Amino acid sequence: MENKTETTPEPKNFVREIIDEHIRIQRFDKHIHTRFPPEPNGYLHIGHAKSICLNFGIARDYNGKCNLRFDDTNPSKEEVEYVDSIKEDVRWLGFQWDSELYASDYFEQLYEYAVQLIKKGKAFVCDLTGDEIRKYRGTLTEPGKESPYRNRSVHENLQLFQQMREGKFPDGTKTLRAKIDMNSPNINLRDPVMYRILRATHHRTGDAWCIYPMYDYAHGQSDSIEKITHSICTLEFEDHRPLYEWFIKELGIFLPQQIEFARLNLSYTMMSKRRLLQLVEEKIVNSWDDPRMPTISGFRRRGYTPESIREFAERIGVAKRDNTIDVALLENCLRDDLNKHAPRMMAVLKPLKVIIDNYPDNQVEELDAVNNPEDENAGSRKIPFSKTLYIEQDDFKEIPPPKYFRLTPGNEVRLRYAYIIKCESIVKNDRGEVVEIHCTYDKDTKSGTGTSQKKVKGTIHWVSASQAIDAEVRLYDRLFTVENPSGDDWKKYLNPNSLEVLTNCKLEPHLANAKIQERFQFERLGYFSVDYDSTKEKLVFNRTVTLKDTWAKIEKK
RNA sequence: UGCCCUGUAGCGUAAUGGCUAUCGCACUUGACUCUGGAUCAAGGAAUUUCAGGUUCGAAUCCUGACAGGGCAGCCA
Repeated sequence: MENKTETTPEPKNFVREIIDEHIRIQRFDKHIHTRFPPEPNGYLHIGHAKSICLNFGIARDYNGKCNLRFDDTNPSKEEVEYVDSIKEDVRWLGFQWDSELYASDYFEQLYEYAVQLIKKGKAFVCDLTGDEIRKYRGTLTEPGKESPYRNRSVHENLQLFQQMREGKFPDGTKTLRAKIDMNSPNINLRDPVMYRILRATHHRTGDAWCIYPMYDYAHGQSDSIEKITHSICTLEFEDHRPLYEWFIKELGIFLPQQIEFARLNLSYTMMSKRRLLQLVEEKIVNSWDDPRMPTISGFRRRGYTPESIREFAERIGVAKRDNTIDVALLENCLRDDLNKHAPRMMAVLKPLKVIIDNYPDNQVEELDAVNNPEDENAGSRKIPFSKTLYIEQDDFKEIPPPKYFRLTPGNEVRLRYAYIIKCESIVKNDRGEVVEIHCTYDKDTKSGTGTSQKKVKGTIHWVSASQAIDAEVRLYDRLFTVENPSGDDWKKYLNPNSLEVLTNCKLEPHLANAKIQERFQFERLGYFSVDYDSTKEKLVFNRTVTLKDTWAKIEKK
């Protein structure tokens, strides 16, 4: 776990205020103990990252502990693949849990607790079907009706519950229910189901059980068993808190404090786990870790740093009101981090050939290039310069728009770390497209020599043709075209141009040794990282994020 | 229409009854620049949802309205 420096003020939010107050009044005598409780039924997304940073961050700052507990009470949806990915993602974010636990670790204890509640007359076996339970529950505005099975004797309930466990009844034919209040205005208190009969192989307990506890019954007791002091969850569980506390109080066991906060919403992003699954299953994206996915593994593959995501989680704060964070804030956190740490390189994504007519035919110069102007220790490297180069197609315009500072016929521009060149003539193909530019260079303008006072407005990047290495570059854009892609027709907001694959990119030779996941800034273009698909023979880069582009903004106007 | 929660610049967020309502992102302008990047400087933007009340003093406390969100799985 990373260390907090003295210069970072502790983030203040209402959750920490509650904890501070609990410490002041000594509500919990020992340490602060939180937990991150994912259900292993999907991959973690950026919204989970908020929760992870909250829970682990509190444990870190209060010298407490944080468990990783899998809420694995529904074997029909859960898989080890998800367990593994979740662990990897939490670790990658930079956190280490104190204990790795599973709600299924407590199945026996939970069963015992249920027996206790039956003995107290607080739970009963119900024979109502799913449909009937729904009808008996009433509605938001009408009270419910008591189940006809509600008044079975303790003895009968004990026997039936044991038989449920033993597999005497088919799936769905009986439930164990808490006996609370069918008239409660809080629907969660209308005799909620505690156990259902479900024959499914559990990823950890196999076929040992055919009854499984419901979330409401399992979660609080799991917290209690682990002596979690602060059980932090999202807003939709607010109405469940009375039930959470009811079970624990009836059982007479340790009572944690549940605190609810507002989940993260991100603009141009969809966070529904179910729909994310759909994107993967319907092959709208390539995988859970497709760089367009808002999953942690997607961000990782795209080239995001864990530091930037942690910083993001801190900057967005924690509160109870619904919120939508501008995805630009996330990108800002990323650029902040990458700007300081990513080495700069030259890469031409859409090449246009430039020939320096007055440059000696077979000469190759090795020019000095700074690796990172933001980091003195990053040093410098040599890049080859020769008569034939590639520049970016966008960096030449035959008919320049206003305020265009790049190469145009008869005009000069600086080649980064090299010379000032002047466009003398252009060559077009049959279709009238510019395919080659002839220039002359001014040899007194070599970078770093200071022999010429000549100033030009524009500086462009380039790559020497004969030394350039080839690569594929994948350009990603937002997955959705609207800020809030919700509703049943959310798929019509998918961005058809969310991925553009460029196969003819030219990179400076230094990049030949780039390792998978390594991050670079391609000067003037953005930050790029090496994709998992990359090999020595065929380099593949992902565009993680563009640089801020003032020109693009001007162009739009 | 029952219960619960939430309303502070475009988006987030701070204020804990006391100066002119904080900070970040976004936006605008300027400086600088061999990345139209980074950096620096400046600026616009909030009658704190509304209406009453308590108080010398209210974003904050009270009452009422209005608006938004959540809840009727044998999902979590």
